[in-house]
Amino acid sequence: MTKQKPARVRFAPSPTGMTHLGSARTALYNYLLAHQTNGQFILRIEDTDRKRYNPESEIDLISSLKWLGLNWDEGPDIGGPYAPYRQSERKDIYQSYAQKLIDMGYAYPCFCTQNRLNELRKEQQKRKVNPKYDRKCRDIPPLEAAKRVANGESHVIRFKTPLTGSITVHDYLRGDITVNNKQLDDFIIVKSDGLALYHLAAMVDDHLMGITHVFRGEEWLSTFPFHAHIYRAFGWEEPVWIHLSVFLNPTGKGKMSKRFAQQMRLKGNSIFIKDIRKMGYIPEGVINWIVLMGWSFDDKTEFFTLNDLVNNFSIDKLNPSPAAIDFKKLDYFDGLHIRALSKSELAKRLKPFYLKAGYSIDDSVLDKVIPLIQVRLHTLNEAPEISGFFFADHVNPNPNDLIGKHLTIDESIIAAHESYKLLSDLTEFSPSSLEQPLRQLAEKLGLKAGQLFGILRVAITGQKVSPPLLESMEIIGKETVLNRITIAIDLLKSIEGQPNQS
RNA sequence: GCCCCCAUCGUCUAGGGGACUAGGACGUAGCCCUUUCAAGGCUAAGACGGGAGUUCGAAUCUCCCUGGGGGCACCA
Repeated sequence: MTKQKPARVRFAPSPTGMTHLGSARTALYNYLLAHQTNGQFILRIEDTDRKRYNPESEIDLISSLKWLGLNWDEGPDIGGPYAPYRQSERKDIYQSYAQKLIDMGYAYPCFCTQNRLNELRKEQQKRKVNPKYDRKCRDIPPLEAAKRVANGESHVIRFKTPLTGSITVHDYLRGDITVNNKQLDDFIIVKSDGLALYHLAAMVDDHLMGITHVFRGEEWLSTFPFHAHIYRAFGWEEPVWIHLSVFLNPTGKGKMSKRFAQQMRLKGNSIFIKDIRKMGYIPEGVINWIVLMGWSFDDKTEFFTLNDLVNNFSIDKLNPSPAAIDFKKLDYFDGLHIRALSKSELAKRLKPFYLKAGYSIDDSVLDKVIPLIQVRLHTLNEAPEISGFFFADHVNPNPNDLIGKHLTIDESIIAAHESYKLLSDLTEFSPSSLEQPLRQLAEKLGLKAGQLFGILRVAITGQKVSPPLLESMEIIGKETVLNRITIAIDLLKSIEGQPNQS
């Protein structure tokens, strides 16, 4: 790999909601670039909007990123050479830079009330013209404006966007983008409460913190020229701008929205990391899944660990077109990574999920169960469902399921009974010692092995679908196996003569 | 309405003028393996949105159209 200069990158979410797939992927790309260039990954909280601030979301953010393994080198919790990393604590910095802009003639105080602005916008929308500030305060003589500010008159600060000409900005994935300045508004950069808006705050921070690459969502593309204006007004060197595509609904129609996110949850899927974790997906699977939505390595390789990605990631292979979320693929990747886990690691991760499902776990039993279920799992949540019977005191088969395929109840009872007799005579209880006798019994009864195994499977595991039967029997042990068969025979007898038999 | 971005199988994508009868993966279907379910193996169906150019040659370059997406806040 070619030696790259260390990148300083930042993930800068605003704490207004739960961390979702889109932000996780942005954070991931940041992390990867930082690590492969031996640079720094910075976490910065963009909480300049007090009204939308949600303290829970910051907690959620930290736990989500940590769970994914995307640790940062500088951030609000651990500090760093450019602290503070929370924008609400950097108010004075932004103010001084806003003042510089005013002094240089690139910005001006605006005394228009919000009321007037709303009216203006309404009127413009009615006339079907582009809603924009009419620049009423732009030409107030600076001295007069300064006086009014000094007098404490409520005001915001706006950027004085050039009225003519055009600006060309460069996005790494899309190349040059040229926009006429007259399309641009005189954006507000400092609110009347004195706090800077993203437009100013993020630019100042990115510059001050030495950010070399900015990953952000495509939704910033339209204000991109404006941000470049700010950089250029200050004469700062611009970072590499990389606007990432948005995530689309699984249907491919429309952006992933709050409304759709709710619908997803109803269907048992979620775009929120917190939910995904709860559903039993493992971070390795999630990482592998999201990294491929908008990035690829080549035409074949698709399995990646975080470490693989650090070595192989490249911003050159990023794809600017939007991607639809495919949850089926998450199951696939998660299964892949579950299978890649060591037995002991899987056991460790599985335990809380059994506990949550109400099972108490015997570690030595769990160790024996793991090899049977590892290949069958897509999420950790599935483990209690398919293998809870190993840890349960009783199983509760549906009596009708105990009836062998194409058999009557009587025939099923006989089969179960004969099995009981056979098994109780065995001293060794292992797959190899069980297999031949059971197959011979099936033959003797005129049954296919599958018919007999089916009856025993339901009797012993309580399920029609289970891990391999003989291996399961070994783990469960002779005594419990015989008990469960006895109960199954009783169950079969209880439905004998009832109309509902199949 | 105005501005901007995007465009290969249903989905994620490879492809950056000839190596393309367009490759891989998920999903789907079939077969194999098999005590169920998985996992695995094999096979199949499945795409360059349309139209003009440029070129000996275009999925690849240009333009137009269409479609999709994003933005137009004292939100980020």
